[in-house]
Amino acid sequence: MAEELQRQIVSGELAPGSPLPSETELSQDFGISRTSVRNAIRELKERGLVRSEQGKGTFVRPQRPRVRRVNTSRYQWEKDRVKASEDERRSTGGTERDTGLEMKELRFHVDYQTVPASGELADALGIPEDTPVLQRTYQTTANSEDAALSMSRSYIPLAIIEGNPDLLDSTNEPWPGGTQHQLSTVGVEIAKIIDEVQARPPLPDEREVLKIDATGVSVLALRKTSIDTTGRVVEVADAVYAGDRTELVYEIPLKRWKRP
Amino acid sequence: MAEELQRQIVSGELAPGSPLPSETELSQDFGISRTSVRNAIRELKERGLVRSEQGKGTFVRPQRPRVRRVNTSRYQWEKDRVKASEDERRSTGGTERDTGLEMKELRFHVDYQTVPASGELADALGIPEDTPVLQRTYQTTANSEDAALSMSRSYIPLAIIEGNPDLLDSTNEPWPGGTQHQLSTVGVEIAKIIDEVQARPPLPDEREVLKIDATGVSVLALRKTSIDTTGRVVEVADAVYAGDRTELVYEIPLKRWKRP
DNA sequence: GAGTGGTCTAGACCACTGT
DNA sequence: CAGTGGTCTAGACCACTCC
Repeated sequence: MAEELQRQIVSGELAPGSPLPSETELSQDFGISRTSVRNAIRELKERGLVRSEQGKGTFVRPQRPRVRRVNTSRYQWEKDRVKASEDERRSTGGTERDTGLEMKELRFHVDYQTVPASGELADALGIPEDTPVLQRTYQTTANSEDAALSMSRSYIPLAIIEGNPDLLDSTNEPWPGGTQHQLSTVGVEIAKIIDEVQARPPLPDEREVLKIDATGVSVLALRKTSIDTTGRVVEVADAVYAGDRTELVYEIPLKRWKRP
Repeated sequence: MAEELQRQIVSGELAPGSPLPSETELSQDFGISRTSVRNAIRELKERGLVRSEQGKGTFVRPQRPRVRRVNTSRYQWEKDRVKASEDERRSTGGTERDTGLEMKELRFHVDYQTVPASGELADALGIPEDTPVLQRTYQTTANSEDAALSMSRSYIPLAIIEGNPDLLDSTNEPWPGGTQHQLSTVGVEIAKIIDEVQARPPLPDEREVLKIDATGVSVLALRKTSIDTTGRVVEVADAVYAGDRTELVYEIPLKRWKRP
């Protein structure tokens, strides 16, 4: 039954967004038990083809287009923007650049906390365990959708930024110019960023915030490590994106061969 | 029941690799039906915690360490190697570099075919639809494991490489020095590589080859587009990695600010 | 209240594994 | 052969949605 329904979905016989027949109907049509119908539907969910809502029905999942995040040029763009005027910086942020949405169409949720660095994090930041770090938690949501575009958590050793109290105040968010500008106010210039990309099943809270309703859909987990011009790690950020709505892009220029 | 077993697994009470009690035992111990036991076990599979084998039992999944693929330096390394001696090129390949395994510990499976470019592929290559392209399918497997490390398919317009008949002969694989060296024999120098990374549920054949036994585990799908010094797309390659055993890494250097 | 999907039980047979 | 997980049936009750 899963095969047959999959055929109808990919061929377009069952349009995106349209409901499947109810489970009792399907069990009669195909002459199988409801348990088997549910197993088949579960397979379709795992393949990301359908979505069920209790009390309403099961629907063909419309494929939302993937947001392309071209991180190579994005990071350089963020750096270049540090030197722009405040007006210019205030007018647009990184997410708008990726999604093509305007700033007023986006909602941000921010939370600042000072916490001691756990072992793994301390390792990544190259600092002793339990050193205080500023932990900033972000959620970005498009007003037109109820699903968050991303969840991320950034960690910066407190020692690096305590010179500027504005950086410890979450009411200054969204900060015009982003993290690279924030760090520039305490004299930090980022020289290199390392992205580590993993795919894994979502945690329960990630599933909820990113509205990942289909089992089988993973998240893209990105750890971004920012290194300044002295080789010191100044920020570690963990971001999570819905795997079915995100594409990460990296452009890698190669050194030219010497001409003969 | 899923919660209780998860607790035992993460706490280490149930050691990695050890078997769970059988489904009938569990249903008696917890006083629930076997169907419910199976539902709970399915949840654990989705979270990647256990693996079932028919006729044998259900086991706590040992977490295999992730292979780090640092693509930024990998691509440059491959390019530099083109200029190395054949002996040197013959001695080691890219996969060995990533995994730390030696060449004799790896098995390759290669298949060459000439096919007309489909619409999407023709777009990506910037050529008219149905232009003939060389399609090369690779599977790399470590001898010590039965799961393939990666599956990939590379497409090169035939017109670019037909000048060197050796490039059309799959018995020359594994080619010492890899694709960048192959292309160099027909005068092509790669100037830029674009990686596009997605996470998605595995297709049935990918699930089998990569031995992705846990539902809920996605694959990392990488499209690599190679562009030569004239701005022409010379190769498009689609690679698929097991999401739970792979980490993709990109190092992005940023341009320095001008000194005052 | 009628209809939906979510959860559950009790029991059957099959395919596969090991001894 | 006994024991395992994989598949299946038939039926029950619950939580939720919508009219």
